[in-house]
Amino acid sequence: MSDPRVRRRRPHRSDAAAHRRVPPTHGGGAVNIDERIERRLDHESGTGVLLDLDAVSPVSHPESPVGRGAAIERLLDAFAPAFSGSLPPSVYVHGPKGSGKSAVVSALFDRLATRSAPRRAILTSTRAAEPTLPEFVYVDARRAATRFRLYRAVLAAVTNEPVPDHGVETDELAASLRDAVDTGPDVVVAVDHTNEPETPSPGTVVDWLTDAAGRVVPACLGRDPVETVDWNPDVTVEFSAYRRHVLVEVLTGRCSTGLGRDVLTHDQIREVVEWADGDAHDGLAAVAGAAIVAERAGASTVRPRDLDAGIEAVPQPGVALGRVLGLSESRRRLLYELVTLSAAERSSVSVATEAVAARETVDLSASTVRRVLYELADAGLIDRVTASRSEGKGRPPSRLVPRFPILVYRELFDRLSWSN
DNA sequence: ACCTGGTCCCGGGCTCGGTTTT
DNA sequence: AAAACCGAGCCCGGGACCAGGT
Repeated sequence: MSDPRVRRRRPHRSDAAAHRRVPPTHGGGAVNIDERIERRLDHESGTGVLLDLDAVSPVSHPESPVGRGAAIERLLDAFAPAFSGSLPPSVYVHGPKGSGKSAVVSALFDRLATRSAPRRAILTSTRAAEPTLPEFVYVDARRAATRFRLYRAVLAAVTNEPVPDHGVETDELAASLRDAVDTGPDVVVAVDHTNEPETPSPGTVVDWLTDAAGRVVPACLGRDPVETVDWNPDVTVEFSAYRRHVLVEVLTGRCSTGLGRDVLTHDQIREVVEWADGDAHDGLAAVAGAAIVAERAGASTVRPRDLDAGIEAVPQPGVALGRVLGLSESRRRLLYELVTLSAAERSSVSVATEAVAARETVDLSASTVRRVLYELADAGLIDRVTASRSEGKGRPPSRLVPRFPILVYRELFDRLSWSN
């Protein structure tokens, strides 16, 4: 391995398919005029309702989150030792869905990463002089759910060298990671979305990380309260659901960049907020869905029925859109086909299996489609509603109901596969 | 008893980096 | 230098078996 000290990371975005940052909004100020023009050009064919899907999508986070100052302060308190050159404590961040955990931590780590030592060649003489800030890495466990992928993600963030995604054994990646950490500054790794059905628990994540390298500080995020989790962090930061007026502020800000002027009234935003009950994910999904419907219908604003449709397409309780997008290509494809089926075709697992497997875009065998549908149902992404009364013999079938925001998912999937 | 829906598991094959042989 | 080979993780396919209904 060639000297790892000189070539170090800098501008990188770990997963291209993932989240895009939304620039700050200062209602109509001089900021980002170019961006605003770009959006108009991009969608000159549309009706100008939905200008920027990312800006109102629940899976992208703003550069500066609104209304979470206190939480940011508490996180900075926790990481304070890092600013004076010592190892910060491990942190567990928890709170309900849509309370801003990912938004805050990913934005914070993004900012901190730009300040951490640019991994320049470290000369031993200057090393003691200026305390080097540790490297701050944010990883989404949904995209790094195995040991192999976690190491890969961290390594990719910390190195400039290409990291293999196949054909290497896990321990070898661990060794390279240890190497990279030993020769550079300490690393604080935030692992988001732990303890979901398809995601490891904080305890295993921490084991994996500490197995690989010593000077790595874990920061895990999850919904479950500390007491119920298999790990004892040094510090705990709790998020609570957004208060109504804060969520209004959040949505208003996002709409001002994502939607056309006066497309959504203040009262409509209030309506969404009432319904969303403190969950920013659901609120954004509903707004985005409403805008999608209005745009498709050729309307110039979001009409009441569009808003209803947008809200109705977000199941409550439901799963976060990010969980769907974190699935493998074939599963996303399968779910896409599923939501485009007619109600009749979704009336039983076997019928849905047939219909999905018959689509040209699906190259899985019927048997696999069936198995995967059951898996997805087990993971909570789909509900199986058993028919109350059964006609015919045998066990009664169950109809399949998606538990994620359908409209936004379809739109994102369409755009992604269209732009390839 | 019989039938269909639902759960669980694992062998095999695919793709691709790394290694050895030609 | 090229080609053949090996072995890693991961995904697909399928089947054995269990559950819940007439």
